[in-house]
Amino acid sequence: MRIATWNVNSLRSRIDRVEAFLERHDVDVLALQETKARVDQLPLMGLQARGYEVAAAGTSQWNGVAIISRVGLDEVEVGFPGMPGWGDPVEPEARAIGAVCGGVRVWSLYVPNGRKVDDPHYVYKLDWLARLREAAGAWADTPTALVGDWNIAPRDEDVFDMKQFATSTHVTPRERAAFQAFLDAGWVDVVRPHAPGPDVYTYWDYYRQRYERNRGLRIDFVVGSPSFAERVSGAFIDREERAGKGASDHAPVVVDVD
DNA sequence: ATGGTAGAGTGTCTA
Repeated sequence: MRIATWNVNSLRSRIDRVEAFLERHDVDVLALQETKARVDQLPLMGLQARGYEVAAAGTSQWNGVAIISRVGLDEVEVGFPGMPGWGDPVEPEARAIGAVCGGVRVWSLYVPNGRKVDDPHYVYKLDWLARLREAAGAWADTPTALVGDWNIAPRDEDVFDMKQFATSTHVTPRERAAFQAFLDAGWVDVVRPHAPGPDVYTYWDYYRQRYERNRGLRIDFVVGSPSFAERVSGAFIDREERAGKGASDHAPVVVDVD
């Protein structure tokens, strides 16, 4: 079974690329972030014609998550138990969706960006991650993958230039500790062993031709429970998908599970 | 400090 995650930055504007990606890599389950579409706006026809089911949550403009699967889409949950909101009643629904696909529980996650270190959204991000880790304790003994845009670059090697991030979010000790807490609890970054680098970036800002100059970040991850991780036979980052006109600013990450 | 690009949708907001 092949599982992928992709911050697509608008599903409607990139549906042709999504369908081509699914076919090109023979993907069974695709977790999407930043879909920027209400459920009633989803472009479903081409996906359904290819045999996929879709579960989604989100608004027309911000955030939004979805799971596309052709190996079953069961026990769909919008939001995880204890997930904090941000005042807007829609917000909790736009950052996490889970489902059982082919016997594996997949969570498509869009971790809060944090904006600035002195912004309330930064505290919200840390709180959100702490609550996710608490909830993840209940899933750790089953084959589970926490996939998506974590908005954290856990190591210096995941950043094109640490000096440029001296005062930025995504690399602060508290964010990195929040990510490390999952690893300490037995969760596994299942992609890194199969992507030896140095090209491990998954995101390149649209500004300043960052992709063309390969000045990116690694912030998209597949984090597996132990029983998921031991079944992973391969993984790669589809950096070519970031190339050319009409690309998302993130590349898809693909994992094979036996 | 600011700006640069892209996507939502026409006002800016978010990343």
